[in-house]
Amino acid sequence: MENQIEQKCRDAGLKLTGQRRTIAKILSEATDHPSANELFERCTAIDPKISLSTLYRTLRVLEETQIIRSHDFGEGYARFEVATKDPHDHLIDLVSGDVHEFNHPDLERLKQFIAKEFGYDVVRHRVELYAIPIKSSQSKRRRIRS
Amino acid sequence: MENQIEQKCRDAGLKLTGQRRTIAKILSEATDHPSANELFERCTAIDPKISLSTLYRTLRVLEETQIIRSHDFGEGYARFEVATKDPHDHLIDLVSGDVHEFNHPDLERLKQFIAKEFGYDVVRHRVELYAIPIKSSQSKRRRIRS
DNA sequence: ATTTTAATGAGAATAATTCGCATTTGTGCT
DNA sequence: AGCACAAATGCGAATTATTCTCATTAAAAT
Repeated sequence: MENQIEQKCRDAGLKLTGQRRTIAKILSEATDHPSANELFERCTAIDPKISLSTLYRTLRVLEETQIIRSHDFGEGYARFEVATKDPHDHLIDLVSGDVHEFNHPDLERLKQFIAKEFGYDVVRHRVELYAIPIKSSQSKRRRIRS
Repeated sequence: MENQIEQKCRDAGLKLTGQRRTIAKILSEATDHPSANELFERCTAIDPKISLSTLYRTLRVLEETQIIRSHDFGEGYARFEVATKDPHDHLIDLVSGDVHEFNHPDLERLKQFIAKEFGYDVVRHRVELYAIPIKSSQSKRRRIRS
């Protein structure tokens, strides 16, 4: 059985080349937000003769067809993720580099409200929280009594 | 009388060269969010022999000393502004390119709340609204009866 | 005025991404 | 199965914002 991305490529009228299958597989198996370089490493582990040009070209095509999304976390390069879920925002762990996803309805409302004040409609937005783990105590989610 | 930036350079122990004075002047007079290239054009109009290296180096130093701030609005290059006011967020007009600044207390509260849910403290954030002017009617601010 | 030390200019270097083009490969049709 | 053609690939060169190197110059301190 083929993955979501392959099906979507078909729907979008894209040729299913071996390279694309490899890239699609890597992307759909990723649980993180890999950069082009990280993707390239994972790809060459499967198909050592895939080229970086092809990877970049494919990433672009997949983004144009809304199959994936790219993000810029200010590192000087992009990170990618499959666009399965609804759009969401990101919290970047400054210590580990981990990326957490969230979607808060208040935030959606608030951004529209703010834009309206200026006489605008929001087309898209970018919300990123750069944060460090709370050290003093446990997080709210897993609190233990001290 | 010298501008804010020159004073701050002094305080930071930076030499006040002619080039720095020029760059400081341009920056303090800017009401927009100029890119390095735009700044370079404005600088060379005053001092044609200033070099791009110097501009970039100075921008970096000024940012390191918190005298200016740089932003990445996803255009592939940075934009700069004097760090006089409190930190704020930006609404980017997708039609004209204009940048509006805002600061909403609810947003500040909300971001801390969201981070806490994950067990984090927010160190810094990035909130950008990319928007288009409301076409159908006037903006809330300047409504006229139709 | 002299010394010290940081800043400048010019161009080379970097790094992520894109492009040009000759070659290859899916895909649809017969 | 075999063909034709558009689309995709791979290689290396090009692009672009920014940084670096290093010899020269200028500000600041003595």
